[in-house]
Parts: sequence; C-alpha cells; structure tokens
Amino acid sequence: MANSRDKTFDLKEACLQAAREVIAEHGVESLSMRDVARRLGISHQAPYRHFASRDHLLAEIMRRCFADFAQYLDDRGPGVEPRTNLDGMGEAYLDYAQQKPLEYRLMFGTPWPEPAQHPELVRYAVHAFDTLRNTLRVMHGDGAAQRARADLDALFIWSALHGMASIRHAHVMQHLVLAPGVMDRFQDDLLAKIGAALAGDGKATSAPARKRRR
Amino acid sequence: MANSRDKTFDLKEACLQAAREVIAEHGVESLSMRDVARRLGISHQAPYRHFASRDHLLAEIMRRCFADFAQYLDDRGPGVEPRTNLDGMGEAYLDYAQQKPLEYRLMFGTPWPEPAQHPELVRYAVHAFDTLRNTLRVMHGDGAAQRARADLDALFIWSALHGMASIRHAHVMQHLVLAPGVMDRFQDDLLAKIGAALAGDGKATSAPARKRRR
DNA sequence: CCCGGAAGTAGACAGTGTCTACAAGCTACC
DNA sequence: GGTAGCTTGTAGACACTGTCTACTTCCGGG
Repeated sequence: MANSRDKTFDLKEACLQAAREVIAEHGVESLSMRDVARRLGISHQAPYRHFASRDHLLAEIMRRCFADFAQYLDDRGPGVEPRTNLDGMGEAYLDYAQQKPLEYRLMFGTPWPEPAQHPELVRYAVHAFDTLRNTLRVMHGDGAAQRARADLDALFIWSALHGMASIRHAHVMQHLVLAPGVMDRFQDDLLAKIGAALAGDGKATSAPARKRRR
Repeated sequence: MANSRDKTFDLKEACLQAAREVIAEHGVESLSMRDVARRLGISHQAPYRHFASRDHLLAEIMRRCFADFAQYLDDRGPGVEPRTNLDGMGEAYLDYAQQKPLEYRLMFGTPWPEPAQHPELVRYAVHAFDTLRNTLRVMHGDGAAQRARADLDALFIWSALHGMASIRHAHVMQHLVLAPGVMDRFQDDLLAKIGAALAGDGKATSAPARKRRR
C-alpha cells in the first residue's frame, strides 16, 4: 500500500541507485537526469515524477550520505570513557573518508546545491556535525565557557580531519614528492597532533586549572 | 611585436578577465564559453582561438590563482626567525582564504579538470605547497628524519588550515548554532592549537608529560 | 461505470561545448 | 606588387543538457 506499487521495484529508489552509479563511474559533474533515465530504460522525463530537479536528486543522495556518515560515527564512538570515544571517532571519521571516498567527496568536496531549497540536506549535515560536537561537550562538561571550548575543539578537529581527508583525495597529492614513509604515517601523526593540541592548548601552560567556575 | 597585436587589448586576457567576472557573479559552475564571448561582444567561437576548451580556460585561471597565492605566502613570510616565519605564513594563508574567497574556492574547493591535461596547473599548485614546506624544512634542519618530520608538519598545517578555510566557506556553517563568540575566536584558537601540536608532538621528550596513552 | 489523480511518455525550447567550414587581415617571400 | 600561408575571428551545425507543457495509460474509489 502506501504509495509504493507492488511492481517488484520502486522507480524513485532505482533512480537514486542509477545516479550513484553514474557518479561512481563518471563523477558528479556529469550526472545527468537523461543519463539516469537511459540507464533505467525509461523516458527522459520519468525521473521528474520523483525529483523536482537534478539538484533535488543530488540533494537526496547527499542527504543519505550524511545520515550514513553520522550513523557510522555513532557506531564507532560507543565507549564510555570520553577520551577513548573521541579517538575512536577521529579514526572513524578518517576511515569513512578513506573507505567511502565517493560519499565523502560528495558531502564535502562538491559544491552544494542552494541550501535554501534543500532543508533536509542541511538538517542531516548539521546532525553529523553535532555527533562530533556532542562527544566534545560530554568531555568538557556544562557551562558557557565549557560549551565555547567544546565548540572550538570541535571546529579544530573537524578542520584537521576534513583538511586531511581533502588533501588525501586531492589530485595534486600524487605530484608532491614527499620523504619516504610520510604518507603511511600521515594519519597516525595527525591524530597524535590533534591529541597534543587538545591536551596542551586550553589549560594554559602550567596550572592544572581543572575546574573553571561556571 | 612578439605576438600581441597593437590593438589596445589582448583578447586572451580579456577572456580571462570576463571569465573571472562570471565566476564572481554566478559561481564557477555556470561559467560558460558562450557567456564569456557574449560579454566581450565577440562570436561564440572566438575564445576557442585562445583556449582549447572550457577546462583550459578554467585551468589557466586556477594556475594564476596558485601563482598569486604562493606569491602572497612568500611576501608574508620574510622574517629571519623561522618560528615567526611560520606564524606569519599561517596567518597569511588564512588571510588569503578570507580576503579572496573566490580564488581560494577556485583552487581548493572546485573539482579540478583532469590534471594530465594541465601540467602547468599542477606545477604551480605544487610550488605553492613547497613554499609552505620549505619554511618547515628550514626550521627542522637537514637529514632524512628531519625531512620526514618537516613533511608531516607541513601536511598537518595544510590540513588544519585548509580544513578551516573550507569550513568557513561552507554553507552549512550558517546553520550551526555555536556558542557565542566562537566564530570570532576560531582563527586564533586554531593557530594556537597548531602551535601547541607542533611544540608538543614530535619532541615528546620535552618535559610536560602531556603524553596521552592510547 | 466513470472520473480523477498519479505515473510515465513525447515533443519542444533554450542553453551548452565543440567540430567544421569559411572570411578577413597580416607576414613573408618571390 | 603579388601571392601564398598563417592567425584571428565568424557562422552554422550537431549532440547533448535541464526543464516546460501536453499527451497517454492505468488504477482505485465514488
């Protein structure tokens, strides 16, 4: 019932699937509604029954990527100890970018369609970020200053992780002549540096200052 | 003489200029050869006399951005003391991204045209990275291990800076509800964290037992 | 049974990149 | 001077795109 016919498949899902294949094969730039239709052996207008425009199709694919991504982060950060949690999430983030480069690029490396037109996409993207931030908030505790620090930490972590993932994917990477072994150590080294930055930063140089007045 | 006619202008340069205007006004996605031609009041094929394809036109614009960028970094990192040098370069990097968001996005936020087709673009991009790396190498000194560390540091810095610049430009940013004042402190905080990471990392031996167990 | 909406089809239009064929103008050489 | 050839720019065509509109087909509820 509902609105899915009992034909063995659902054209909307088929469109999304075909679109992902096109993107995987030829990149997001050359995703075309007509190509999707052609692959499915339907008329060039059929997809428009299910997606208002090419951007809407793309936005739906991206939205699902964000949902998937947030899920992935959640699954990997189940530890009770927040610090471990954070490490796990950092690794999860980079693993995801490494294992699903296509999805990662789609989310973070592709010019977004006009956000105002795609509120759901925005919602899911924000949720993915919140997954990271919440872990930090749990670590830092409550209070205005703590929340600000959690946000700054989250932005820093996001910057470093996203920067690394982008750089790894960048074509120009293949043309940089680096010292031997550097690429292999890149991820561990970066995670270690993030840890060092978080440990050595906020709390001044000496004082423990474990407790800030709220 | 040479090959530039004495007409008061050079069509190739005019195309590049017009293309930059189109990008500034409507974004890189909607850059079109015909639009460029239209703006200059010439036939739709005239630009093809100077650029083999749309991608070649775009690659030339990007190439110049990288040249400009490297120049900017060089100009800002003239200090003798390497540490100061590095700080200056970090600020220069982020300033550039902030002051020329268009150019920055063009270089780092736009899917590149097939690199094999545009070796000059690659050359200039690599050169921009080398500008950063050389500063690190001067700091760390010679030797295989030192070079590897310099490369790792450069990659880390590049990651964090690029990540931050990307995030600042991301549309989704406007939808994140952050604690007050966080965005204003973002840059300084991130630069401080980079400093902390570089100080506290490799030289783990340095006194403060900030070291985190895994 | 009809009828109204949903799903899918087909044609058109404006826009695009790029191929090819052509015209004008400058340069060089006989 | 003339003429050949190269460079620059023009004009038309082709295949492709997104998307509007109008048409058919089908199916379930009144």
